[in-house]
This record gives sequence, C-alpha cells and structure tokens, in this order.
Amino acid sequence: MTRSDTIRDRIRADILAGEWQLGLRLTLGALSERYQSSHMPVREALRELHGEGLVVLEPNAGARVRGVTVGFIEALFEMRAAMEALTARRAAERIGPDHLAELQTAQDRLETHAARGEIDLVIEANRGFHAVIQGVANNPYAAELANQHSPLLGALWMRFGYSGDRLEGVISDHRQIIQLLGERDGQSVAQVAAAHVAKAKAALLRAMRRHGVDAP
Amino acid sequence: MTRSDTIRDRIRADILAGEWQLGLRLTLGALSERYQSSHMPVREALRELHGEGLVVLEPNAGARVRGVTVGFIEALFEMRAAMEALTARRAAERIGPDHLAELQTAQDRLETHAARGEIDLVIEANRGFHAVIQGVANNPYAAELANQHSPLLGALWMRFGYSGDRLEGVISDHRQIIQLLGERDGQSVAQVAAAHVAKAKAALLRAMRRHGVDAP
DNA sequence: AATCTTAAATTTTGATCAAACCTAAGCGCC
DNA sequence: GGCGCTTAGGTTTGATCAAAATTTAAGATT
Repeated sequence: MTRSDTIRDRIRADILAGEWQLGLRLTLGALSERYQSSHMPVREALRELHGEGLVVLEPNAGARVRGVTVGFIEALFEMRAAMEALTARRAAERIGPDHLAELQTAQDRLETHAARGEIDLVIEANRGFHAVIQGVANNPYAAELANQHSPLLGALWMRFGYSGDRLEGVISDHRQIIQLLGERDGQSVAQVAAAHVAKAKAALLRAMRRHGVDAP
Repeated sequence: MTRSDTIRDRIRADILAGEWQLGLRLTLGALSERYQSSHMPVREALRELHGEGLVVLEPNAGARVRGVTVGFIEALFEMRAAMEALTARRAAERIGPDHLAELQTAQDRLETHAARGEIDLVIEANRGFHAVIQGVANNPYAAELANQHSPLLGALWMRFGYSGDRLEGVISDHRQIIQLLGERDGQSVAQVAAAHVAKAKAALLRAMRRHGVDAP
C-alpha cells in the first residue's frame, strides 16, 4: 500500500466524518502538514478522490470538498441501480450451475457474518456476492465502473451504520436474486436488483438523517 | 490549459490512433521524452486517463494501455444507455415549456451544422443537446459521471467517422425525444434514449471494423 | 539441466525546489 | 470618494533529484 493510497483513505474518512464542511477548499499545504508528507502524494490522492466523486478539481484552483449530501447519495444510488439491473439481466442470460453454486457460497458467508454481527465482514461478503454476478455478466469494464465507488460506499456504511432490519432485507433480496437467476428470468432479476439498490439508498439516507447530516 | 491537460489529450489521441498496442506498458521515461516534459505532468495525465478508462494503473507497476476493443466499446455504451434512459425518464417528469424551447434551439443548431457537414461542431452540438436534458433531470452528479467519458467518445467519433446516414438517424431520434419529452411520456422517452445509444454503439463498431480495428 | 538466490538496472514513488498562476490588499489617479 | 492598476502573498503546477520497489538477468547450487 503506497503512501498516496493511505492518504487517500484518510482524506475520504475525514470527509465522511464531517471533518471539513461542504465546499471547503483543500490546499496542498494544509493537507500535507496534516498527514505529514510532501505535496505529491496528496496531489495523487486528490485525483483519486476526484474519480470517486468526493472532491472536485479545478485547473489552477485546487480541490474542493464535495459534500456528501442527500442529492449526491441519491444520484449515486440511482446510477448504481441502473448498472446493477443491467448486470443482473446479463448474468441471467449466461449463468450456469457452477456459477449458481459460487453465488450460494458467497451468500452463505454473508449470512454467517450477519448472524455474528460482524458488519465489516458482511460488507466485504456483500461485495463478493455482487462480484460473482459481475463476473457472470462478463463485462469487466462495467464492473470496474460500478466498483469505482465501492470504497466510498463501504466507508459510508461503516460510518452511518448497518441496522439489523437492513441486514434481513439484504439477505432476503439476495436469496430472491439467486432464485431468479437460477430460473434465468432476466426481466425479474433486473427489477429485483434495482429495487435492492433503491432500498439500500433509502436505508442509508435514513441513517444519515439519524446522524443529523444534511437534514432536508 | 495546463501542461498535463495537453499531454493527456495527446496520449488519448495516440492510443485511439493505435499508436501503442493493447496492454503495452507506458513508462514515465518514454512518455516524458516523447512529449518533451518532466515526469510529473505525465503522471497526472495518466491518472486522468485512468478515470476515463483508457489506461489501467497498478501500484508500483505503472500504467498499461487498455485497448479500445469491441468489448470495451460495448460495455461503455451499455452503461451509457442505462444512464441516458434514467436521465431521460427524470427529465420527462420535470420538463417545462422553457426547457423544451432550449432543447429545440440546441437541436436546430445541430441540424444546421449537420447540413453543412461540420462534424466537429455536430459533435459539440450533440453534447449540448444532451446537456440540456441532463440539466432538466437535475442530477448534476449523474451528469458528471456520464460526461466523464465524453472526451473519449468525441475522440472516437472524430477518428472513426460519423457517416451521413448516422447523422440522419441522430436527428430523427432527437426529434422523437423532444416530442416525447413534451408529452411527458417518461416510459417511452427512456426506451427511445436507450435505443439511441444502442444505435450509436452499432454505428461506432461498424466504423471501427471498417478501419480494421479489432476484427472479431 | 533446472531452480533458487542474488545483484544490477530500470521504474515507480516521494521530497525538495523553482516558476507560473490566481487572489487580494494597497496605492495612485480620475 | 470610487475605480483601476500594481504589487505582494499564497497556491498550484512543473522540474529535478533521491529513495524504495520491481523486474531482469546472471551465477551458483542441488
């Protein structure tokens, strides 16, 4: 793990923790002092975060914090819903028994960790579940695009919580997705996948409001 | 326009021109010599191109060219189809007479340039048309994501051509989209928008094959 | 002869320094 | 007194150099 990577993660965590307010200008001097490094790793970290959407860059004017607002979250999840629906539909066309077994394994792991309340492992297992579907869909570039935001999403869940009833919903959705993929019902699985993401959006926004973020 | 910006554009053009083959390792030394600069602007340019999807980065292992293959183009346009459908549906919910007039103006400009065969201005006007729809949809972050690849797409069209019958198809699709947005028929406009992108994908792939790129 | 180890060369990453660029405050001029 | 220019401060961008990591190749050992 390179230095600019760790700095990127720390800046992301600080933004999500509300350390800096929306639109604040992030200067290289301040950041490099805060994280005890030279300017360069900070520069690269900011470009990475720009790719994740957490930071906006303007030429010759540096970087600004993009606030994690309700509008931002809604946009992010709407995009994800569209992508997941697409991926699920494609996966339904190509899935076979071996892939179904793989999917079930990922799901079993997720449920085990859920039962034990190991949130971070649940998040990781969830990523694994969706990675299997992406693999079946055989569209590596689409998967890459969809995963561009996964560190951000993981950090959001860790910060704002992953409630028990949310876990139940995820598990039931996943079971339904496995079922429908097995029946190769692309139309239905696309709808369930989109709804799955929509539920996640609602749950996250609820949790954010509970933490007093961006009330309206 | 900063130096890393121009280098970014030149690298992109060189990749699309087939200057380097798929998977070739791009070393900082070679690139900085080729473009007569130091390492740093090249580094930033490569990170930008990584965001566009033209280059893959691995820690401590530098950058590799991602070939503009059929699979890559298909993935890119499938994502765009999903996004455009989403945006169009949202726009249908919110559009008003003033926005419709704005859209018609953009379309008129596109048709004027098309009649004169000014391809580069057509591409620009086309971006304008879709920008209006994105504005109406009022989802700036989704728009940003969708536009992340627009320099790449523009370069692709410039390189592989924009045939006359393709122009006709674009114009007719756009007219239909305006019509359906005016009727606030979100369901239909989403379908037309998705089909619009699908046609673009087919046209581009045809043009690429004509140029002998990635035959299968 | 093949494989593991080790060392050299190349390459990426990080630090420091110089130059170009925006921002803003102070001064003179109308 | 208000407006525009100039200059000074700070910030981003670019260049150069040092250090860490990786890859390549050669040599020794089994």
